[in-house]
Amino acid sequence: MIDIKWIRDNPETLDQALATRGASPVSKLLIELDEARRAHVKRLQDLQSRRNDASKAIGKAKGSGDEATAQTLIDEVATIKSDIQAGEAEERDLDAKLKKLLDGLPNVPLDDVPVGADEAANVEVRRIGDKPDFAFTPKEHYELGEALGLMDFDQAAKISGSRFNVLKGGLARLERALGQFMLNLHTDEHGYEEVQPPVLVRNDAMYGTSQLPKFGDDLFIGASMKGRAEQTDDVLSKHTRQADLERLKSGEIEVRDLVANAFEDAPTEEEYWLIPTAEVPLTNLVRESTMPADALPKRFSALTPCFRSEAGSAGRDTRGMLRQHQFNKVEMVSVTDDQSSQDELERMTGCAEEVLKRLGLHYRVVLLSTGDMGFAARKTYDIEVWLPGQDSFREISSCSVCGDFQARRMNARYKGEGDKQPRFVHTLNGSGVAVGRALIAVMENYQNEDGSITVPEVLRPYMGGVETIGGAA
RNA sequence: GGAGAGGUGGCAGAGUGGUCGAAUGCACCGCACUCGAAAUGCGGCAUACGUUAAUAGCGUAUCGGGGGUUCGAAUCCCCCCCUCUCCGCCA
Repeated sequence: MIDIKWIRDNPETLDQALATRGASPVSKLLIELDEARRAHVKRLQDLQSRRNDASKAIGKAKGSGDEATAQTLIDEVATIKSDIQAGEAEERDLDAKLKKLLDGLPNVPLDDVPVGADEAANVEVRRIGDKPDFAFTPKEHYELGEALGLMDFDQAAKISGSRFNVLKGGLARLERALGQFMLNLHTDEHGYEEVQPPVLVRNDAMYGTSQLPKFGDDLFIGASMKGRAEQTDDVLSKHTRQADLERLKSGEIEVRDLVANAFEDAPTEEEYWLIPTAEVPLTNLVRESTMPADALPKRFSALTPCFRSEAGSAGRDTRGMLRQHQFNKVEMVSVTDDQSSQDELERMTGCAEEVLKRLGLHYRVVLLSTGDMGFAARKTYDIEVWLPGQDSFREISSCSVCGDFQARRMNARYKGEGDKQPRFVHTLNGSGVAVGRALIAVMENYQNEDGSITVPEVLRPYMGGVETIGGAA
């Protein structure tokens, strides 16, 4: 959420920022709407003020037994009443319109973010390590996994459909080892507090980190605490359109049209959602609170499953487990004051990089361009790991600073010693790192000619000392 | 799933239609008293929005959230959310 007051003062800056993200200018419309809203609020408040004065006078008059004066005043206020009610309705309407527009605005990129339409404008910042040398042609992770009999997409498809996988034996354990290793690193050495958050969250939490309202349809799987039948019942009883009942009788529409319309009208406010990333529950830990400045920075880390519908990526990365509906990820979230967030982004990216360094994986850090960044981000580093089987770099982590964008939506603030007014915190999130993709990276980089996989040194304590998965048995 | 209780300022806790944005106590801040402190006394102490140079004044709204009744709602009505207790079920 961008501050409307800031927009009033910086309309050109906003429109320029939107342009870099490929969006049309809206500042003129926003400011007009805001001015109309404020003018309306002023009028309404004047009316309310008059009503309040009169009502108090009525109380006084009645108290002193002066019924005639009271009645005169009552008649006077009665005429104001309908104006106020209409005015309140209009205020709600104007508020909703403005909020809807503001909710749709992405964050303003920082000045040092490269301007560009898409990933072609991204800038490689650094490259760490070297591509491993293979005396043979390295295989892709799913070839290795399936040959080992420890990765089964057919079974997963029978149970859950496409974009799921089943890991077994050594690979299942390797995946678990990776998650444990990462979480331990961040909690033991990087100062993050370990958290086990809910993975099913409310609408408000999704709004706070700005997955909603804009990206609900495309990205996330919704859930309801109610059974399907009860839910349908509920929607139909509350939201069936009266006109549809008539049209149904006359055969103009069918039952399914009526149902579809009812669902269209039903609000989704109190739905539950499966998190697409632990960023959502971790960031929302500070929602609706004001904390002392010396409590900052707060750093949280969690290992959770993540759920994504991948609605917009049909046909991409369909083979293997690179892009799944469900995967595990270690997430880092930092909450800082308004001065430290940019430094914190560098620090956080370093924490994610440390995971790959210790795993001995080759990677590069990329600064995303304005057109490639996420909605809430002001600046984002992607970390791309080298996958020899694919012969390419693939994203394994994404670290973003969001400024006060999410804090405004969550109403998360802090107050310094001398501050009279609380300020919004700054929030950051980053993967540290995606566990499923780390498994792919380890498999492909540590593969041997016989199809076995050497376990990286740092993971062996988590593997019961196992040094190799599969192969020479 | 069944039955019940409850959500009021940082905390505790009054307030069932009219000068209530809200008694009182605690906490906190300032001042007085004191060599200093404690105790005591006096005063102050919510948030958001609008207006404004102002985090000054003024106005409006806010007693879990939203709607309604009324000239007037913390108080009455409706819907929703949350918390707690007991029983049942369950990892």
